[in-house]
Amino acid sequence: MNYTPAEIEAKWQHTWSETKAYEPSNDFSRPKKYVLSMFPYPSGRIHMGHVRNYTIGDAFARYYRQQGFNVLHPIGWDSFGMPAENAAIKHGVHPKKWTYENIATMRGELAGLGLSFSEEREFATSNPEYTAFEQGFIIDMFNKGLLYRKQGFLNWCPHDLTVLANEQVVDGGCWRCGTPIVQKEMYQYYLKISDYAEELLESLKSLEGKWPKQVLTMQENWIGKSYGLEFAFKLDEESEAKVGAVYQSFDVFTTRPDTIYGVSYAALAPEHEIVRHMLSFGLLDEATAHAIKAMQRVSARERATSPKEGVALGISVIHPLTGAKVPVWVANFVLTDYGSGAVMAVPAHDDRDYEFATKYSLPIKAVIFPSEGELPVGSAYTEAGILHESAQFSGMDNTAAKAAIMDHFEEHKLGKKVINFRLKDWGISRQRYWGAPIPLIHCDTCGIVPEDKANLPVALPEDVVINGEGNPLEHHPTWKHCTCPKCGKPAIRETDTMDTFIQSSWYFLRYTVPNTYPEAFDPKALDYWMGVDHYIGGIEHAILHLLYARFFTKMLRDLGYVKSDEPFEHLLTQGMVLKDGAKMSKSKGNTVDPGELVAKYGADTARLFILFAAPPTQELEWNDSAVEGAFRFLKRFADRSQNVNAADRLPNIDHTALSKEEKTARKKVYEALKRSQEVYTERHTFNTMIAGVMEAMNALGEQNNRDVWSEGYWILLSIMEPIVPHLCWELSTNLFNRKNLGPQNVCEEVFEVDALSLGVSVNGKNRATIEVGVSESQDTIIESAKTAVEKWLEGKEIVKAIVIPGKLVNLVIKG
RNA sequence: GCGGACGUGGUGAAAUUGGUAGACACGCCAGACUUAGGAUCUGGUGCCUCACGGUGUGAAGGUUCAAGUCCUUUCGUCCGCACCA
Repeated sequence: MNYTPAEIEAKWQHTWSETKAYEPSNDFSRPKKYVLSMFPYPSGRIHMGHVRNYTIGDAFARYYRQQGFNVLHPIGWDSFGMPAENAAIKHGVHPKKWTYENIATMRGELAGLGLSFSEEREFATSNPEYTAFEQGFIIDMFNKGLLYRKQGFLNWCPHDLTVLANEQVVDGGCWRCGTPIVQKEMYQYYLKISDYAEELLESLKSLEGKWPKQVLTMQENWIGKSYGLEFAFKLDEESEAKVGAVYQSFDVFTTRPDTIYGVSYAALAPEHEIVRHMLSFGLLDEATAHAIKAMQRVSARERATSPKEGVALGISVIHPLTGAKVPVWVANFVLTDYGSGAVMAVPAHDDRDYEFATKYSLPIKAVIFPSEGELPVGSAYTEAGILHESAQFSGMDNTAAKAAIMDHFEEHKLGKKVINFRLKDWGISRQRYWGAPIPLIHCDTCGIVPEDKANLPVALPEDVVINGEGNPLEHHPTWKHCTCPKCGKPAIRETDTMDTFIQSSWYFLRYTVPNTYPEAFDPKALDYWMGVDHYIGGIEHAILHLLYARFFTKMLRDLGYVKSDEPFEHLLTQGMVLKDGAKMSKSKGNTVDPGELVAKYGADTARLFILFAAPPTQELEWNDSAVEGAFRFLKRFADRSQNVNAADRLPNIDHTALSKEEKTARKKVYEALKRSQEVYTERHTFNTMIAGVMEAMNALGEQNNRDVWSEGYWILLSIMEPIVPHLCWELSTNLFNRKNLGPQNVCEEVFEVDALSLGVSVNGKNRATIEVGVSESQDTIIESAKTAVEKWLEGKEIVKAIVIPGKLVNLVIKG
């Protein structure tokens, strides 16, 4: 048969679409699989990363369909975001037009790959209905106190003129444009992800073995739970008088209460409220004030790499246990937004405190000593040890002391055990046009009031000026003027839009109904389809998207929309596609255009290559001649189908009557089938599965029994259909009326052999191979092994002979 | 600094529980058919050696009849977090 991919692929893609072959069924009594590849941002054209992502997902979806599952395999568009606005600034094209044209282009490109997506469930997150549902959730969250507004120091990108979440700051720069972030104090809205920190951490355990370990660890570290003691340092009388009696104390947090008798100073962040108070009331001398202001101007990121510096505030606090006076300093290494922005400093047992104390000649008092050996000289001792000079706790092991000291604080109401998280609330305000408006209204009388749900969506105006200066919604002449839903007086709409990560935090829930469904969800459909059985996407989403999506699922559960605790059952993180050892990118000029590849070889070749070149989780190095090789295999596969007898069923084969080559061919075919079953369900190493099919093809070529060929194609077409669907549908239709595209049984008789090949090794080194009958006795096997390796045994004594049935014989010799 | 992943031919990679290392493919070499081939088919291909044979999974030790696989130490690469008290 002549292999003409362009013709075959167009034909089948048309048929699949016409017959709605890939729409999920509404029969919820059937077993289901929800297979989802992360949806794309409509940037313009698809790239190889997309091809890999969607090919992997499609393989799962098609496999489960063959196995009789009701499969949901949707696609959509993460279509709000900055590039649309940037295009508007640069080329004057409206973000909406730009976005929807890109979607049309990319939809066509994906269709050309023969991906088995549901068409009735496709949507773009910038569609007004989607915005309406989302704004409904946001209002619920606001009413429940999960969304709040506060002023704070925020990551501000001076290039994109917007706020970024901590998760979106990469190496101190904007995750999109790389511009260094500056700190800016302003109002914005936050989602209380910190309320869910404990659960987000705890339920990571339920994902063990189903999500890559690396992702679980990254999320765990990001959430960053730590146990410790929180207590108040009281200002002494003189200091209290100095700050005008406005403050009597400040809180500190420590994970090392065992070192508390070694405290020699306390340190405040430059932004600490006491520091700010003293600055604004002129309670500090000029040099000190100047030094603190200089520290405040340095971004958090820069501080992390700057040398430690600080300045004494001229006030003191009282040590809660010893009553000693402890000087208070301002230090650039104290983080404003972790704990209370203040620490107790124990230079003898903390590296940072040590460095600082050394620089400013502050006392260093060791209170924990190693049980063996000496304290180190010239550095802090941070290991375990025995307490000294620590009142009643002296002599205790430091772990025991930690607990005892915390108990002591609690008993005497001096402080309490607390848990601190690194995870901060999620700031969701963006000063952009092309996003979902935050559905809140500012009323002079009523304060912040949510929009009436009946008025949703709060849609974007289309007539806007987008020139890169400020927020277009803010500058629109009429849009922001409205009436207060509560009191009816004139009011102002919030002009900030939501972080686009909000849209991707729940899109997978919306897919559970067709895109025309009038409500956000159908509870029955949601229960049936969730969670996503296989979620496939890039490792770059290990924290951002995957953490937010988990958070949203839990929030929507608590708001009564969803029953799931976790959205994604199994996560597969695909590796990057590289060329010349580097990630494909336009700026490096090392891209391969999927469109050209499909035009030259067809979608099946592209899909086969991308799954064969490496396991999905590994990086994939592009190789043009290996693509050629994939194409040649498909040509051969098409061509040799002429050895098959067309039929509606598997041929009956008398295995015992077959030649050795025929038997081997059958065995290879069923080995490939066995492997494919493991690969789809457990290992996901499509490369080894394809290798198995190639081996089977090679073995079939060694014989010319048409029944063996027919059986081989029946099975191999079924295995390969998820990988190279067009060719497999073409051949299966012509040869087997497609009766072969379904679950396959392994024919066990082909694995029954009458002779085994055993390796013979001497002292563990492989020396020869022998053929033995299956029922041969151990002694006989050892005898033939000895004969086979005679020359290595000469003059030696055999101490031991080990027979591993079906594998090898090892002779242990001496002398 | 902390955490994670990984190191196997010229290349991408196999080897699921310790059991014949390098399957499958790319590349390369030789041959066949061809006016021609970057098409197709056949054979070969870890390294050293004419060969017998030796040697080989980053390195060094160890456990074992047997180690790519387990343990210890070490080197290197990549990724994430990074003054989190």
